[in-house]
Amino acid sequence: MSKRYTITAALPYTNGPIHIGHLAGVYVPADIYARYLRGQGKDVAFICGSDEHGVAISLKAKKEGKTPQEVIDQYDHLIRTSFEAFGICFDNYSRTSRPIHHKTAQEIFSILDKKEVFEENESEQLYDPEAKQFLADRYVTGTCPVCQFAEAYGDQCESCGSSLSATDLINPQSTISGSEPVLKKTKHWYLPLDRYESFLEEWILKGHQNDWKPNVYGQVKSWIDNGLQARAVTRDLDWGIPVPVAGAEGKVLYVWFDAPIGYISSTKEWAAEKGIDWEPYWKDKETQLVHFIGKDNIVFHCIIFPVMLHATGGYILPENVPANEFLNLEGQKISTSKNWAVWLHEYLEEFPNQQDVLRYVLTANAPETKDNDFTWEEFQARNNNELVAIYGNFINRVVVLTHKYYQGSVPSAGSLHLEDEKVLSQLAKFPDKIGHSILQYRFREASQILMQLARLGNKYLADAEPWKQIKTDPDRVAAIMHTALQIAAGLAILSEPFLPFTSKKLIQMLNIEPLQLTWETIRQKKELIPSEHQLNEAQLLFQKIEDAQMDQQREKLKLNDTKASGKTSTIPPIKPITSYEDFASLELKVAEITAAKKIKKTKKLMEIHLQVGAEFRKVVSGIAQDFEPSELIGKKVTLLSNLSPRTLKGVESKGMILLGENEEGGFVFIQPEDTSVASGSSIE
RNA sequence: CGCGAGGUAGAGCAGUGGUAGCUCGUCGGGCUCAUAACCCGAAGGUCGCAGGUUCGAGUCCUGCCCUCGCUACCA
Repeated sequence: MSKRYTITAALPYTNGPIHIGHLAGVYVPADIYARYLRGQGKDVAFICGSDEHGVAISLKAKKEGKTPQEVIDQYDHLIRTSFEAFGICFDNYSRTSRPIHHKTAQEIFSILDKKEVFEENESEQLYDPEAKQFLADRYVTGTCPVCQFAEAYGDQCESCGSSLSATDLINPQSTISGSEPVLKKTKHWYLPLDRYESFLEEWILKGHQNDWKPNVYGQVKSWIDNGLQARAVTRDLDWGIPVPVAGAEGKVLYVWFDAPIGYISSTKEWAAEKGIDWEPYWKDKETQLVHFIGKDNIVFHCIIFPVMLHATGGYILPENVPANEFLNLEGQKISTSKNWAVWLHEYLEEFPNQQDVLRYVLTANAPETKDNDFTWEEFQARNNNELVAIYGNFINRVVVLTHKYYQGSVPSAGSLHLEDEKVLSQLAKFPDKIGHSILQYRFREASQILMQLARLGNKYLADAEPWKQIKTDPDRVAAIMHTALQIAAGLAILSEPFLPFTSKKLIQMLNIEPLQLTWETIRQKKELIPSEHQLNEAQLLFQKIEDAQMDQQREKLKLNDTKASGKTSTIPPIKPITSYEDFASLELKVAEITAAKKIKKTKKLMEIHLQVGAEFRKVVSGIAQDFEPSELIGKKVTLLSNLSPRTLKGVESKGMILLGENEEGGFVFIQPEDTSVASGSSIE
C-alpha cells in the first residue's frame, strides 16, 4: 500500500445547493475511502472546494440581479455547511475564488505557456458591441441551423440536441443586451490534446485496463480512439481568473482549466495552515492520487487534467478515477430546475440527527455500476429493517442485558466455548473483508459486509440464549456477554467510515474511547473490551421511520415539481405586427395522426404520420417528452402544411404541428374542438 | 448505422463456458432478552429480444430493442 494518499472529490459548482445525487455519487464514497485509510494510519489529504467560475455563475448573477460574488458566497456557505453536517471529513474545503487558487492556476498556465505547450489561434467570434464583450456559449441564442428551433444556445440546440458553435446560429442575439452581435477577431490559447494521445494510450489504455471501472475505461478509450482535438483553455469573459500572459487582456481561464487546479491550491492552503510541505501530496511517486467524480466529469479528470499535469511536469497522475453513475429520484432524473431533488439542507431540517441513515442508504444503493433509483420506500426499509432491526437492535440487546445482569460492568470471560472462539475469529476477519472492498471502490459491498457483522452478533446471541442460561449457568452467561460485547466494540470501530455519527455514539455508549481501539486491534483478535469495564447507559442508535413521514416527503416532491415548472412557463411578449398577406401565405389544415413513434437517440423528437384529407405525410415534432406514441393515434391536430420540408435525424418533416404550452410547461395540442371537422379542412 | 456504460426474482446486486445465486421485501412455521432478532421452509427468473458457435451459453460471436451518459441549469 502507498505511503500517502491524496483524495479529491469533485468541486461542487456554486450556482445551487447540493442534493442526494451529489452525496451518493461522490462525497459519501470519497468520505468512506478517506476515513478508512485514516483508520489504517495512512497519511491522507482529502481535498475539495467550491468551483466558482464559469459562464453559468455570471449568467445566474445577472438573472437574479446580484453580483457573481454574492451568488458564490451564498452557495459556498450552503454547500460547506451541508458537507459539514453530513460528516464529510475534508481535510480542506477551499474556494477557487481565493487568491491562492488564482495564483496557482496562473502559475500552471504560465509554465505551460513558457514550455510552449499551447497553440495560439485567432478566430472570429461573436461580439456584443453594446455590452462590449465576446459572447461565448450560452451568452448567445439564435435559430438552430439544423432544426430551425428559434431559441438554440451558442453551444447546443435544446430542441434537436445538435451540438453547435455560436457562429453557426442564424440571426444570433446576445442574451445580455439583446442586440445583434458582430463578428470580431479574438485570440485564444489551446491545449493540444492530440499531441498527447500516445501518452494517454500508454498510461491509461495499457496501464489501467484492469483496475479502472469499465464505464470510466470505456469512455476514455472511446475518446482516445476517436482522436483528440485541441481545446481552448481561455475565454472572453469578465468572471474568472485573468490569463497571465501578454496579449491576453480581458481574457480569463476556461473554468475547466482552472477548476481541477483547485485540488492543488486547496492542498497548498491546507499544508500551509498545518505548516507542512504540500509538494509530496502531488509530486511524490509514493503518493496515490484518487479522484472521486460523477460520470459526466470523466473526460476532464482522465484526459484534460492529466495532460495538464503531465505537460506541466513533476506531477503524479491519478491512480484511479472511480466515477459513479447517476442517482435518480422516485423514477425520475434529479433536476434542479424542476426542483425534483432531495436537498441536503432540507433533509437536515426534516430528519434531524439522521445523517447516518441517508449516508447508509446512499451507500447501500450507490450507483456504482449503473444509474440507480432512490425511493423513500427503500429509504424507510433500509432504516427500519437494517439499521434499526439488525444493527441497532443487536447493540441494544447487548447493552441492555449487560446492564440487567451486571449493572453495566463487562463480565469476565472465564473459559470460552468453541462457539465463542469461532465468533471471535470471524470478527477478526472483518477488517480485511471490509477493507478489501473499500480499496476496490466497492462501497456498496463494503456496507453490506458491515451489516453482516451485526447479523453475526444477533445470530450468536440467539444461538447462545443467555436469557435462558442465566437461570442455570451464570458463568456461561458471563462468557457469552463478554464475547457479544467484543462484537459490539468491533462494530463501533468498523462502522466509522460508513456511519461516523453512529460510531461515535456507540463508542460513547460502550465507553471505549479511552481504549484506543483500531482496525488493527480487531484484526489481531485482541480483547477489545476488558472485564470490569463500565458501560454507559443504553440508548437507541436509530429510530423507526413511520409511513406518514415518507408520505410527506413524496407529497413535497410532487408539490415542488408542479410549482417550479409552473414558474418557468412565462407568457412571451407579443411579436411585431404582421400583414394579412404574410398570414395568408400560411396554410393551416386539420390533420389526423395515424401513427407515431419515437426517433431513436433523441429525447424529444417523435416521427408522426398524418392523414391530411386524402394525402399522407410525415412530420417530426419535438413532443416525445410530453406524449406517448400510443396516445397520439387518432388525434386531430392543426398542421402548418406549407412549411418548407426539413430533414431531422434522417427523417424528412413536411410541415409543423401547432402546439401550445400548458401551465406546467408541457406541450398540448391546438386541437380542432369540433370533431366533425374533416381531416384536410383548411383553417382560416 | 457517432461513441461509451448498463439491462439477471417485486427492489438492489453477484455471477465470464459446466445444476441460476446473495441481501431486502412477500407467504407459512418455530423461538422470544431486544426497537422482533435468529432458525426452518415456500413462492417468485423464458438471465432485454432474435439468431449463431459449442456436448453444454447469463457467460463467447452477430444483429436488434430499451435506459443513461458523452451534450443542458445537474454527480
